[in-house]
Amino acid sequence: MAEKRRVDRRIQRTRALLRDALMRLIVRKGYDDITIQDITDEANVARTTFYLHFGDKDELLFSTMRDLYEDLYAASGHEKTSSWFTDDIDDCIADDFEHVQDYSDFYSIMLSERGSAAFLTQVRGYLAEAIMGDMFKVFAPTEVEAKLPHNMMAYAVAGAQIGVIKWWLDNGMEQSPKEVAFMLEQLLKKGLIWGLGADEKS
Amino acid sequence: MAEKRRVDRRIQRTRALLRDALMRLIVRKGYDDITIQDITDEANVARTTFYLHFGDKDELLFSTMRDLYEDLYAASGHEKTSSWFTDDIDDCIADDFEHVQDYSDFYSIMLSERGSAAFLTQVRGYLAEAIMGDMFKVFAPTEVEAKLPHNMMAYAVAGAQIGVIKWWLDNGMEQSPKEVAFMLEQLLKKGLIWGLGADEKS
DNA sequence: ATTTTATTGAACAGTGTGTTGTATAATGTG
DNA sequence: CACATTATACAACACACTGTTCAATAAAAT
Repeated sequence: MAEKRRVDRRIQRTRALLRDALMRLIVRKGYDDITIQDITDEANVARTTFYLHFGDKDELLFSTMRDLYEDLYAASGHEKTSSWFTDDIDDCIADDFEHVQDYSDFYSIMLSERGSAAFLTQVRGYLAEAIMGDMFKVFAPTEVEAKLPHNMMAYAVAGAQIGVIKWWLDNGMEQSPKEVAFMLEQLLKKGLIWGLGADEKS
Repeated sequence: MAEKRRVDRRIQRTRALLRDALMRLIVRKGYDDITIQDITDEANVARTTFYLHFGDKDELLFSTMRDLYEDLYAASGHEKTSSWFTDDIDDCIADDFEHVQDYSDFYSIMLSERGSAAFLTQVRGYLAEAIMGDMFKVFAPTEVEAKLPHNMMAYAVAGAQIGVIKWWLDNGMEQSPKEVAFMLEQLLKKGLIWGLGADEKS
C-alpha cells in the first residue's frame, strides 16, 4: 500500500477549500452563474491558484464528483452483495437514495434547470455502468437469451432512477430512502427480468 | 380563428433567424460555448436586436423549444388515440423517437455534456406531464387503487425514455423509431400496469 | 537548515455583456 | 399612395470575468 508519493499538504488543503466553496456556491446561486472569481473568493484563495490546479470550472466539478462518489462507494462498502437482481435489491438502491438525501441541497440544484448538463451526463453514465455490472454479475453467460440489449436497459434504468430522484427531491422527500428504492424496484424489476430473459429459467 | 393580431413580419423573420442560428451553433460548438455575439453574427443580426426579443440565451432556447414541440404536436396530431396504456402504445412513443431522429444532431449535443441542464429539465417535465395525462385519460377514477404515485411513475418513465434516447443516439440509431419505442414499452409496461393497480381489473 | 514548491498579489490584454442614443429602413394602416 | 409606426442597425459605453505572466513570499519536504 501507500505506493503513491504523499501529496503536499498545501495542495490537499487548497483543493478541499475549492471543492467546498464550489458546493456551497452551487446551493447558493446555481452552477452556471458561478464564476471562478466567486469560487476563489469564497474559498479565500488567490484566483491564480485556481488555475494551478484546474483548467476551468468543469474540471473542479468533476474532481468534486470523484470525491463525492469515493465517499459513496466507501460507505456502501466493497463487500456489497445486494444488486438490482437479488432479493435485497432495495438495499442496493437505497444506498444511492441515502446519499442523495445527505446532499439533498446539492442535488436539488444540480438536477434542476440551474444545474449542469455535464454533471447529469456523468451521473447517468456512472449509474448505467454500475447497473450493467450488476446484470453481468448475475446473468453472465446468458447474453444470448436477452430480449433487449444490456446497454439499452442500463440506460433506461439509470434514467428512471434519476427521474425518481428528481421527483423525490421536488416533492419534499416524504418517503424514506428505503421506501423510494422499493418503489423504483417494483416499477422496473418485472420488465428487467423479462428483458434479460431470466423469467424463462429457474 | 386568427384571433391574435398578426405579428410584424420583421419580428417573425428576426426570431426565426435567431432560432435557426442557435440550432446550427449548438450542433457546431455545444450550448455553453455559444455567446450572444455568436448567435447574432450567425444570424446576421445586430447584437442589440437580440435584446429587443430575448433577455438571455436561455430565453431564446426556450422559445426555440416551443417552436420545436409545436411542430411535434402538430405532426403527431391532436386526434392521437394511442397512448402508454393502449395496445398501440408504440405508435405514440414512436412519434417521439421519430422527432428525435429528425433532429438527431441537435439532440445528440443537447443530451450530452455539451448540452444544457435547463433543456433537459424542461424536456423531462414535458414528458412527465404528457405521461400523466395518458394515465388519467385511461384510468381516471382509479387513483385510489394505484400502488405507486402517478407523479412518481411519470417521472420514472420520462427519465427512462430520455435514457433510452441517449442510448439510441450514442449507439448510431441502429433501430427504427418504432423498434426503440417497442423496446421501451416492453421494458416498462408490466411495471406500469402493476403500479396503476390495473392488473387487478379487467 | 536548506532546498523545493505552492501560494500570493499585481498587472495585462482580450472578450463578452447589457445598455443607451441616434439614424435608417421596413412595415402596417388609413 | 402617403403617413405614422416601429423594428432594426450602428457606434459607444462602463463593467465584469478570463487566462496568463512575473516577482515576492510563505510553507512544506528532506
